Amino acid sequence: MTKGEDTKRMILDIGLDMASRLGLESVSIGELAKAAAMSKSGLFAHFQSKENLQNAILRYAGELFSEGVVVPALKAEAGIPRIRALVDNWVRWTSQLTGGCVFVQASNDFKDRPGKVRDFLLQQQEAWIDSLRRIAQSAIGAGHFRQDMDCDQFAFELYSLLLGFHLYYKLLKNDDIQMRQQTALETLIKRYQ
Amino acid sequence: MTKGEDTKRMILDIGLDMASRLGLESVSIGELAKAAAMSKSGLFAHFQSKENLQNAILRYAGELFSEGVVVPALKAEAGIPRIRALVDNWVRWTSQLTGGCVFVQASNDFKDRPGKVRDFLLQQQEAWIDSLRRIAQSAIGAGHFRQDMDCDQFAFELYSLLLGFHLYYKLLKNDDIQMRQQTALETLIKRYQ
DNA sequence: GACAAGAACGAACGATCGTACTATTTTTAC
DNA sequence: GTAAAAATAGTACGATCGTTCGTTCTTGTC
Repeated sequence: MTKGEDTKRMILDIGLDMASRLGLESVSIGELAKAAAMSKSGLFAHFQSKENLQNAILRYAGELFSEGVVVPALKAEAGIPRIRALVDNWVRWTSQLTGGCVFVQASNDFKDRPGKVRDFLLQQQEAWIDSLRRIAQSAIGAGHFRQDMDCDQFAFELYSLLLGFHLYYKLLKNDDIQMRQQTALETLIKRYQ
Repeated sequence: MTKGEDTKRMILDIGLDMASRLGLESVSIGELAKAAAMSKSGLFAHFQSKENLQNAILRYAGELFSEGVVVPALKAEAGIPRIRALVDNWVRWTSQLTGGCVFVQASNDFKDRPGKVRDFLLQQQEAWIDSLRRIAQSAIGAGHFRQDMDCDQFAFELYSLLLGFHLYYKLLKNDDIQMRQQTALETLIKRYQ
């Protein structure tokens, strides 16, 4: 890995952390440069524009998310175990971020800001929901879920749970919520068996 | 109502709309003044600081929320009808905002920004969750829900549904989601009967 | 070790940020 | 209708915003 790519990754690491705490829109180039201990112009040269920086942070987060949440879940046995793994991974991913989940965060920030950032976010969210849907589909295949179940409905209800967990955990600092979410998840799974 | 209070309300109306679209943190005094067709300093004089302005917007939103969502639901018959009314009102409240729900929005924005704004937000969210809990409690009283149910769990699951609805509706512009939410709500209610 | 390419820097740009002052205008009360 | 009070405007401040430019330093190649 060349020097430039190395620096870029370091910037994205710090940028992702800032974004998870303050929101993607609040990651200013000046502050980010300060945190990365380099000059504004030096940092800027890596991205050419603020919008590119925001996009790069989201893409970087997307890679980490895929590596840390989706891909490892696919290694679990298809069906209910895979669903549990996915949720566990998502919770772990969310917990290890200093602030909140960048995608949840940025989805709120950019829902009414047209541009490449929102486009990418939308695509990312659709892909995530599609993962949920497919994981339900594979649970049907494994004989764990009813043949006639509504996978979209399942995806919506599961994602809702995660969003609820996120708010309780990140804003309200409610430590019991992991158990409540677990309870709700088990009920959700049972309902579709 | 005096002239000053009149202007203040007009400012808050516009500010709330901006906050629901761009996020509370992105409501700048300059832009807000432009939208309200008055001078920056003239507007500023009403609030003395940006933090006060943010607080005022949230308090204003809180009043509208209370008037438009919570209070009218309490007029509905205790128990399941009241729960349905609350959800209907919440959905209507969310739909009529240009952007998203300011509280959902700002909860993400301010979760890691200590200060009066976050304090108020926290208090507001606790109060909302408490409303959900109490509405479940009254459903027990009305004989609609099981005596031994966990009201906190119910509140969490219901709020999660609303958050899921919010994301699907506001970011993904998914129009079918109202039906899915309705379906999930009915299942949720049945589970606690 | 010379040389080209890549990476980082420093200074400056116009714009906007939140805030502080002092006028000026408008509203309210007698 | 006039005087006090309240509301709005105007101007300016230091700081920071995203961005541009030319220069310097670092890196890898022959």
